[in-house]
Amino acid sequence: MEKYNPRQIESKWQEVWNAPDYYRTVEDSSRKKYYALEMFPYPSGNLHMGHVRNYSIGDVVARYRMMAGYNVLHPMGFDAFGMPAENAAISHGVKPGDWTFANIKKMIGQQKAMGLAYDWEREVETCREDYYRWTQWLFQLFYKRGLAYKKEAAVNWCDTCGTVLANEQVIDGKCWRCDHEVHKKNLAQWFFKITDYADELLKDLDKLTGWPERVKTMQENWIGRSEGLELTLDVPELGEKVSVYTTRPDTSFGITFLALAPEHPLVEKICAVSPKAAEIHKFCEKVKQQSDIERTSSESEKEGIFTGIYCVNPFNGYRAQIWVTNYVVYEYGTGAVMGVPSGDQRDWMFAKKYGLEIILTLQPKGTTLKLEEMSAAYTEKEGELVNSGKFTGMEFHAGFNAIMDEAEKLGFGKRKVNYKLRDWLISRQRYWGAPIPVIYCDHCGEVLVPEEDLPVLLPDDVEFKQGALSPLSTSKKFNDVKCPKCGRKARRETDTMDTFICSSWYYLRYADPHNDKAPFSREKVNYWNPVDQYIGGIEHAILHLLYSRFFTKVLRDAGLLDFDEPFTNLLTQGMVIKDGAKMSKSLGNVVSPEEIIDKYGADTARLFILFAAPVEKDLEWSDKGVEGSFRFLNRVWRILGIFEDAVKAGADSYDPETLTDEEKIFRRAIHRTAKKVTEDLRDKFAFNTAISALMELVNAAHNFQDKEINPSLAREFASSLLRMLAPFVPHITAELWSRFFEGDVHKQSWVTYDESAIAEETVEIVVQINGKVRERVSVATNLSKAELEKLAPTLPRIQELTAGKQIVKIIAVPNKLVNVVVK
RNA sequence: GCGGAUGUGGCGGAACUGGCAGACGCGCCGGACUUAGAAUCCGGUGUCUUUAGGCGUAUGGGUUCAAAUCCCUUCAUCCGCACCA
Repeated sequence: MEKYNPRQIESKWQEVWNAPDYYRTVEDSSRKKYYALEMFPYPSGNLHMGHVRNYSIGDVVARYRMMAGYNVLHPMGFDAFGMPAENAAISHGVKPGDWTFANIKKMIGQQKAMGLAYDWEREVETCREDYYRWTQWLFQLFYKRGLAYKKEAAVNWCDTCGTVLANEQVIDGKCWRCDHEVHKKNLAQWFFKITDYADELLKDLDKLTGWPERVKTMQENWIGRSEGLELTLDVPELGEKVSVYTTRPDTSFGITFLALAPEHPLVEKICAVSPKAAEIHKFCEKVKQQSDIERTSSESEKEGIFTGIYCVNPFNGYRAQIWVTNYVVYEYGTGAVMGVPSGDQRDWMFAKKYGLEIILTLQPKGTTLKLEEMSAAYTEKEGELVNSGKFTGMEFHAGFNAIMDEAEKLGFGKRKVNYKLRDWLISRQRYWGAPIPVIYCDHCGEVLVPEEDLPVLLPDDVEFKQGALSPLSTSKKFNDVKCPKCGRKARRETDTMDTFICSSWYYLRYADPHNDKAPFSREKVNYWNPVDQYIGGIEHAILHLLYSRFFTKVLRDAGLLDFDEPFTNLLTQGMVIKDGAKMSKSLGNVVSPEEIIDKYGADTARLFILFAAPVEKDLEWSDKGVEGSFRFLNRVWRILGIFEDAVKAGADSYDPETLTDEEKIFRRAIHRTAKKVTEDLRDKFAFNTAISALMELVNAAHNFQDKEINPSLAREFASSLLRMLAPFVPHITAELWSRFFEGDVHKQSWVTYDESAIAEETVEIVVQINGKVRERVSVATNLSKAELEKLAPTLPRIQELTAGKQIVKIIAVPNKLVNVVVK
């Protein structure tokens, strides 16, 4: 056989797979479906190693399931709206659409060069009219369900770029493009009411048994549910009330001050009457000017200013000083916090710094805490209450509840659940996104664009200027609009939607990608979805994965689909690193997939990336390792070349009893490998060990390179090996299969194995003395415990070593070992 | 600071439910083929003393006939959260 020539055979087979119906997927209720999905990429124009890893994993999963008899949906598409296209427009004058479609074309070429088994007829591109029409339709669905609303909010603003930034584009408080600090600016913005689903999003994490614990913990922390008490205090001098939220109602009798965020409305009311108004304003301005990181870092020094005004603790009448501080977050709770220095470390430090009173309310049972001896707050949630009126002496839990009961009974408090999760800000002052389908009319107010007028198309008479706010506002065509209700002149919303909305439902569209009556049909989406196996990077642990869960629940409530969670199983793959660091242009450690595929072929690239590390761990790139994988494929090619005549002469079924002893051992290896590879693929995503098992099998075959081999055994070997390798290295296996067998390896059924072919008649047992291996014996498989115990002391070597010693006991584990314990 | 994960040869990594540590690959060493090299093939490769054994899974301890695996201590690295009241 000629030399292994990946370039030639890969392009040959890619052409075969490119036929429109080759990977076409059709609903079939008689078969079990399997939906394998990799997170679709942003079309940057270039595949990187992270993509290669992601798609290689997904392709193995999909191809394995196809061979195992499932009706597999394995689609690909592009998350095609977003800033880079607009930047290209600003700096090079190219139209964002032209830039994007050119990139998509290039990336599809690269994906096809990897030999991935996608049903390309289902491809979606979120920037196309037939897709974003439904993104807009879904926005309106949310709106009609009261889940989309507009309000003024403080958003991230970058002065240098003169534009709003998404949260995800603020990295460590700085703009991702120009590296300048971001600050807050108030603007009227659209939000999705994800907080309505906070509780279900949290609770249903329990249903996600196929998700990594890590991701679930991150979502749990992000949602940040807490239970506590909202307490209202009087501010007699102003005739006002102020509410605080606490998770430690048991410490309520220890309030000695009240801390306000500078943004809190009460600050202005105080300034209206306070002689210290100027000073307070100055302090507030100073704090507001600080960046988010400065303000929210727990390391920052706690500062505050006393307003001169007091509020009253309703439990005990204590007159607590009202302070404006830099450490209270306005957006969380009520933006005001009760200061209990004895029970909270921040309050303790604040009180110490400004000489505020400290009242002890809780101490460990049986001890008496003395304030003058304490160097920190007592924050444990156990002990007994002190200085707490009629609650004094109660144990923590009892006091905790009794105090909340009392507050509710007397009407100055209420039990409350709080979340850290905020509503999702979806407006973007950008061009390259789905326009928000809303019209503003002076008479009718906010009006939805009628459904029959969707999509609201992106106009092309737009000016792209750096720093210009909402490019859509520069389009004449776009803004010339009449109110759909009253017909009077109106104006359009000029913001577009966050691209995370587009990606929150694409996995549903794949089920029914060409539907022009609805985003998808209920039948199709209920057949294919939820996704059985979702694969992507950990960086989406919260954003995309949380948003998609939210979308699924809303669409379920709207009757569009019948399941609760979008992704049954989630695999978060590790990064591809080189020289211990993430590949990046600035570090100069980027390995280009194109070069690797060019030099060794896609099969080698896929094999290496799957073999070098377990899927969920980071993978250190190694050029030498790639060569090793290439070498292995050459070995496969060569050994099958040696067996060629035998394989062709062999029969598909034969009597294994006719084999020589050596051949029987080899046959056992084939079946053992089939079992191992099947388990690794089906249950564990342990591709690295599956591949190593296949390497062992090929090594075992080398025993026969210079001798005769039973042709039928050679045939069994070739058939099993090629089918097992097919999901990993699709081209070389397709080629070799076509030379030796009928049909297409990728349409064959997965290998089966014969447990009886794996079973051995004898097994080697380790004999230990006091836990140290001293002898090995070959015994009949499944020899009983009792027999083994009897056998061990009779072995000459054991007798020799135990001579003169007393055997205390013997422990036997069938098929494993015997341990003789002596004194 | 809080929470989580990880720690095994020169390197990437194996090891089911506690039962032979180091599979497989890389690298390295030796051999075959060759005028020579490349490629390929064969063998070796934790470590220390060499009949045989001692020591070894970050550290120190514990449980057990038996520990990489279970429990506790310390250390290191990585990740997430980070004034959330």
